[in-house]
Amino acid sequence: MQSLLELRHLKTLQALHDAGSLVRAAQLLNLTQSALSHQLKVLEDQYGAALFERKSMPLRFTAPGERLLALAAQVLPAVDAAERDISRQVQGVTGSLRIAVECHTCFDWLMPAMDIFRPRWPEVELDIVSGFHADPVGLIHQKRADVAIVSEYDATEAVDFHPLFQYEIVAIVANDSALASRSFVTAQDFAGQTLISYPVPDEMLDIMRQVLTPAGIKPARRSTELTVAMLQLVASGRGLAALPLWAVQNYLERKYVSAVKIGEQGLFGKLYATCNAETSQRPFLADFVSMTRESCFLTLPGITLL
Amino acid sequence: MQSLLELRHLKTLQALHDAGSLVRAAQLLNLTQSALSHQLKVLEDQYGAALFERKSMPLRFTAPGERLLALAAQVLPAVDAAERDISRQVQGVTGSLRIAVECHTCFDWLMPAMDIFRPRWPEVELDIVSGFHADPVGLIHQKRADVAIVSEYDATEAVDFHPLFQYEIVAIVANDSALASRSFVTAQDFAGQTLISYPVPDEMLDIMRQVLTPAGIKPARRSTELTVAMLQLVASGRGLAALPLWAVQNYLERKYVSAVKIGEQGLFGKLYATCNAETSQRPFLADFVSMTRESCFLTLPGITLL
DNA sequence: GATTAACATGAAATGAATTCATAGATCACC
DNA sequence: GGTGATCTATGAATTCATTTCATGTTAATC
Repeated sequence: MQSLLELRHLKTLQALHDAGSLVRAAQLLNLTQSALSHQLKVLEDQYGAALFERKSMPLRFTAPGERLLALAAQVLPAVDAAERDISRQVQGVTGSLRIAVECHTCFDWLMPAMDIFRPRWPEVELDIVSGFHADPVGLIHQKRADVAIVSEYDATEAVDFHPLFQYEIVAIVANDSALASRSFVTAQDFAGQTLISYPVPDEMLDIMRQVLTPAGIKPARRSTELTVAMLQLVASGRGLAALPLWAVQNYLERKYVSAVKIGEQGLFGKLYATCNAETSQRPFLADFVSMTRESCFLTLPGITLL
Repeated sequence: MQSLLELRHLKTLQALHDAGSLVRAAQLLNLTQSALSHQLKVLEDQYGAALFERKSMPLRFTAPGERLLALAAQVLPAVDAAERDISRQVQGVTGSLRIAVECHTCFDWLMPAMDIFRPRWPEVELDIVSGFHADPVGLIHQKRADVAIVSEYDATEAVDFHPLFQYEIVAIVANDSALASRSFVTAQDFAGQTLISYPVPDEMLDIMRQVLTPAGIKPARRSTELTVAMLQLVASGRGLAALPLWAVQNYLERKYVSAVKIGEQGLFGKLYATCNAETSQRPFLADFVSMTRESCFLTLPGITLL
């Protein structure tokens, strides 16, 4: 009759709370839904009570569930903090995390992630390498950045890749556009149109790299730095855009513009954090990566962890 | 590279700290010394640092070891408290714990144990059933007590037995006695002597029940309630006593009296907590038993958990 | 009523923790 | 300087628990 509660269970409970469903919690924890279901069953047997209501959306916890959740909220950060302290004691953490970014929308999730990171590793100098660089990996080699957020996995590069997440890129069209009612658009649909985009080179846009350039289509480009401005242009019929679904979800719900899948399978953008081998070793790098994945998964709608 | 630290590890570390050695910690946790050794090795590999110094008496922890210990001290009581709260939420804990005792020395460890218990289960009425009763189990059946501390396991009784611990009972003799230098004494050595004991019936004294009565020896008895008084009588040559080793350790170290093993194998007293099936179910009963075992193991020198 | 999404469940497989058996190390005591 | 006692480490075997896989069930949606 002794307690078989482990930190694992508390992590599961907290993930369930944060993620809102077993399926999503399982993704967060890199486990299967089945594993979590079994885990919770064991706990519920142990305490002789249900921990949460299965069929309620949003998820609701019972009193014992809430109590364990409170325990998790108290214990897990303490465990985290202790492990960071030990990293410091053992390795003496010093260093910097200068992040190079190649995509504009990245800022939307990078800022919150950095805000979480800062208090966790106060001794690490945290920075964004400003400006948009055609070759962020080059910045790492030049020691001008410690990490780069990139959208292509390239095994030939002499750097480590840490997968972050994947998101769908959708075509944004005016509500009254002929394309708005299509189930998906193809490269041909972009021919003769104006592509509204961020002011970056072709090869840094997934829509160009993955779809239009391979099809030999080179639409006119019009660019702006602000996502809202792009949507405004689309809404007023000046062209069409291709943006991460998570970045425009709000506007879609308000029916400001319409989104259409790109290609029959959809178009997906992937993000990786790259750094050199030395940086990979540092405990704060692993923490940065896992923390970013987690915070993105919880805040960006519709993304999938890689 | 994700954390594999579990509550189990924290419990081990804390037990190691409390018990002072792997061997003793293992007894506390109902595991083998080997299990703990493996556990700690895994942790040390994970953090890349030793957690404690192996060959130091008293045990010394390294900085990372201390940090984990601090974490354990923060986390484990919180987990405990949460699980008690859940017991309350699920079962609605009410009840009483009236403890019947048949041995005098029991008070020495029962009081501290009760002091630990009280704040953990404030809603449980805690009491000692006063007076010494020839048949403590009878008190349970009469519902005048909830638990009895007894020294014999009797499978024929319709009650549950929860093993507590075992201790050696030694013969206490005057320093200048002829017996003082013997490696052990036998029943014959008691013949013609005065046995100094607590004022209880023969069958409640282990020395009578297990050694003298079977050998047909019935020495003169002289009794007192106080252990010190017994020792004073022995020291002044009025007879000899048989007492738990842990109860007289202090006096032996000061060479006030001498102790001799009883029989070639030594004489051992065992203690059990008995209660009826209903009481066994209550969460606070299990807690009382495990907490008592732990506190006794840590404070009484030379005892073994059953 | 078909389809999708979420959770449950039993059996198989995987993986990890524990024990067993034993060796090395240290300490105390003749 | 053995000799025994006590403690810890370690590799292999075992046992045990967790996870996955495959599938079933249910509820919600169009």
